[in-house]
Amino acid sequence: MAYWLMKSEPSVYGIDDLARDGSTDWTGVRNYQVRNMFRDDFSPGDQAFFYHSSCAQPGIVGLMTVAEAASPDPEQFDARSEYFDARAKRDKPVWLAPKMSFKQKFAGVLTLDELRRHAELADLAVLRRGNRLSVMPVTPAEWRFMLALARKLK
DNA sequence: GCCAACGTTGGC
DNA sequence: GCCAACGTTGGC
Repeated sequence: MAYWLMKSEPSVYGIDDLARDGSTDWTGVRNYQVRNMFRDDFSPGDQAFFYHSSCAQPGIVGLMTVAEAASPDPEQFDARSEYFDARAKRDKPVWLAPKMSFKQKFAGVLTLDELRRHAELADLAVLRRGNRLSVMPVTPAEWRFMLALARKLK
């Protein structure tokens, strides 16, 4: 089982949306590195941090699990979608989306500031300069440490 | 709204 | 296949 951190802008789709929906297809990813992670590394049962980006308080706001392995992202076929990709065909999809289920919303935000404060997280992918991927791996040790931080949130 | 970082595009 | 120009991300 693997651990992940997945970014989303709360103004587009935030933790409260996922809590309401119960589960969602993680659509709209148009980056090949992330596509390949979805394809090769995402398995049902994997756990993920839900990270709010491009907002007043960037940080981790809750937990999700991978409910279903990645399948073709339907928005790539929809000419009206902003995620439409003319190169994608039904029998030859380009983009994938895993199904994620809501697990938990934290009592507060485990902020980027707070994450940077801990030597244990020095190698955390999301803290590395210039890393703009919307999905990044988290090691088991990092996961445990960050969960402990999250439990202290008020 | 700025800008660093890096991915993508397209001319050659 | 190189690489400059352009686009996007996302914190600040």
